Amino acid sequence: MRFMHTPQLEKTSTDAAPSTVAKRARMLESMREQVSGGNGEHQLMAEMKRYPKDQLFQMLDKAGLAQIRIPTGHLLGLKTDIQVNHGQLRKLKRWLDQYGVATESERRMRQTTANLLSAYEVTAELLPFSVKTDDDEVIIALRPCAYIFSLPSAVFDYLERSKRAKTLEWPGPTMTDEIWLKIGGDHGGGSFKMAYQLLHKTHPNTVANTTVFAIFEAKDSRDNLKTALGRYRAEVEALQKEKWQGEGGHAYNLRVFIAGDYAFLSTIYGLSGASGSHPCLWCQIRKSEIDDQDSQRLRLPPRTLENMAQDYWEFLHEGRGNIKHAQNYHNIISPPMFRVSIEQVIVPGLHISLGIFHRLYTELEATLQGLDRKVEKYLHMIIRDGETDREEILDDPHLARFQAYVAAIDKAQVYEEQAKELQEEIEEQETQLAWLAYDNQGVNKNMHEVVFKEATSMVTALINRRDNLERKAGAILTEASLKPGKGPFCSKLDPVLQEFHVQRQAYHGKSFIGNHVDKMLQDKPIEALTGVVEKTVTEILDEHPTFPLALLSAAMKASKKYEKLFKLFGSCHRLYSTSSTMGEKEADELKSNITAFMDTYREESRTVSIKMHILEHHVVPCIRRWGFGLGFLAEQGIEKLHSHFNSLGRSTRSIPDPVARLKSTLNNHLLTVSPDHVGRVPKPVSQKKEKTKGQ
DNA sequence: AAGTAGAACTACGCTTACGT
DNA sequence: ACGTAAGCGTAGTTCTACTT
Repeated sequence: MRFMHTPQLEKTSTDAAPSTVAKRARMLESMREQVSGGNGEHQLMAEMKRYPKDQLFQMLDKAGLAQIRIPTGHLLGLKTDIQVNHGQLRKLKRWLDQYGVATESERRMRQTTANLLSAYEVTAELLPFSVKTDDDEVIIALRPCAYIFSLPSAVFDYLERSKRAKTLEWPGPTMTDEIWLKIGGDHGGGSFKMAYQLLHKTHPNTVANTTVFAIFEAKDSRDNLKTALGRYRAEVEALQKEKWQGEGGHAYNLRVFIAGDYAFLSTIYGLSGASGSHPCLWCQIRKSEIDDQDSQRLRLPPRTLENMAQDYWEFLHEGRGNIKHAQNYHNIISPPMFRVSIEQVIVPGLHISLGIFHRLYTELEATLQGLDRKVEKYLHMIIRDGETDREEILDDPHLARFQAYVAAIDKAQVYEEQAKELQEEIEEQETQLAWLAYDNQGVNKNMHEVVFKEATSMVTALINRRDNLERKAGAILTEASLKPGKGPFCSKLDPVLQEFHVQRQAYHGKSFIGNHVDKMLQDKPIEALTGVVEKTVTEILDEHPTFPLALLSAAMKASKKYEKLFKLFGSCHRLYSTSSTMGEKEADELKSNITAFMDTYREESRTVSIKMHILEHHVVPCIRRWGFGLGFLAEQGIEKLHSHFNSLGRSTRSIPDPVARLKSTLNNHLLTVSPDHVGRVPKPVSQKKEKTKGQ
């Protein structure tokens, strides 16, 4: 039992001076210490719990004790992930403040930013780039370029931070003693971006693991790349000689890979382009050898940095640097921008898939267009000859597309009739002319010549008129004839694409994007795409049994052929696009799949594109050499950057100075990809699509 | 067509608030 | 009274929407 002193109160705590209230608090504190037996904190918690929750929160609020504290650095994570700028964040902070959510200050956020980006030294300036004006003129203009000053220090910082964050991995047996770094570039969304990816990650190709180290707002032409990337030549060379101290002091060598689309790779290595006489970056094959399989040499000499340097030297000294002579020097017209061995240049698997799929698809389209034309010709014939009822044709859902054309046949027929009549007259006149020439042999020679000339010019005039009429008829028919892709066969393709949510791009020759090619190369979409041809042709033939059967067989043949080609290519695509390791067994399987596809493709003896050559000769060796699928090594990760930068650009849109704007955009990007990036916004939980089974 | 108000941006300095 | 952190204001600039 103890006695305690309790003062006689004169003022309540509400009215008393703060110092008095503080004194009373100290008194209670010491008492609590005693009562709790030395564990005041625990005791206070119990006391607080006696209050109703609402009241307790109200009290804490009044006391200025925030209920929620966002850990330092995490608001920055939010800022970079949802892409807002400091101004917008001020508003958010003020708003959060109302609800007692305490966050780090703007100042501290800026400090953290500076700390996270300390190794990068981001510079931005105007550089002279060649750009195209609206009138397609090439001019030199100053455009913003933002870049990291030192690539090696950025890479090593990334490695160190990853090591600390314990996110480094060694996914394959071929990379045990080395650090693999992929460097790639791509143009898109109005700017060219150059980025590196550390391959020792669970998902090396994600945007979060892709660090852009140079970005400029111009096309990726040879001179532009030289302007912007010239500074990295020595740095990439230095990088390959460096060693990095990993966990436990183990020293790793750095191996650099180069990735990008084929145009980029050609430019980087000084190749004159994909349409040159020696278009391949990995070997010295001639274009004629690609087209004509039989003339191909048994062993294609591979390109090396050495023979490319030799080619370039000869191009300069013997060829006098004249691009017209490039073909004599294996099309090497410029020194490589990075001294990275050719075998470390990764075959652009994504673009090969895009290119070959696009080619197969447009070929299918062209075949169907041919069928459409045949149907049109056939309709023309039977209508003109009155063999069929117009209404019957226009009632058919497939043939109704020819409505305008059928109408035009009538109009054209008027002119055709007139031309026919003229034709008869012409024939008559010509006979008379012959008689004239024969008959008047004895008469006055001059007189005869005048008459003959007159008759001749009359016939010529008639012929002209007839030709005019025929031309008019032809023009009317051509005008009304179906536009490419609108015929009964061709028009069926787009709905199939839509069914699988695949869209073709409005520009770039209506090409496809990677995900969509992936989707379309599955068995089901392929069958849907080619099956639609058979369906259409049988439906037409059911309604109109008089249609020539040749149409049926041609359509069926095309359908079967493309189903086979698509499926064969799909099996190749799926194999080489994998992002996991690939052993000899998988490589062998891929090899035989590619051979099967190419053999089938060659059956029709069409020209073989450079992309097909690369597929045939360089995909498998590249996979064997490094032990991974192209999904791991190749360029798809770089492609994803553009949309990321688009959304990043939104928050810096209103920075007036384009240079400062680009710099800020790059900084924001570097923040999002920093291995120390905390407080991320979680990925949305993907909604499982409700399966309608059992209904 | 020209002019104008207002909003937006970053980076940095200045004022205020708070704790000791 | 002092030091530090937080948060606000502003320079200098451009863009947009609206008015004259």
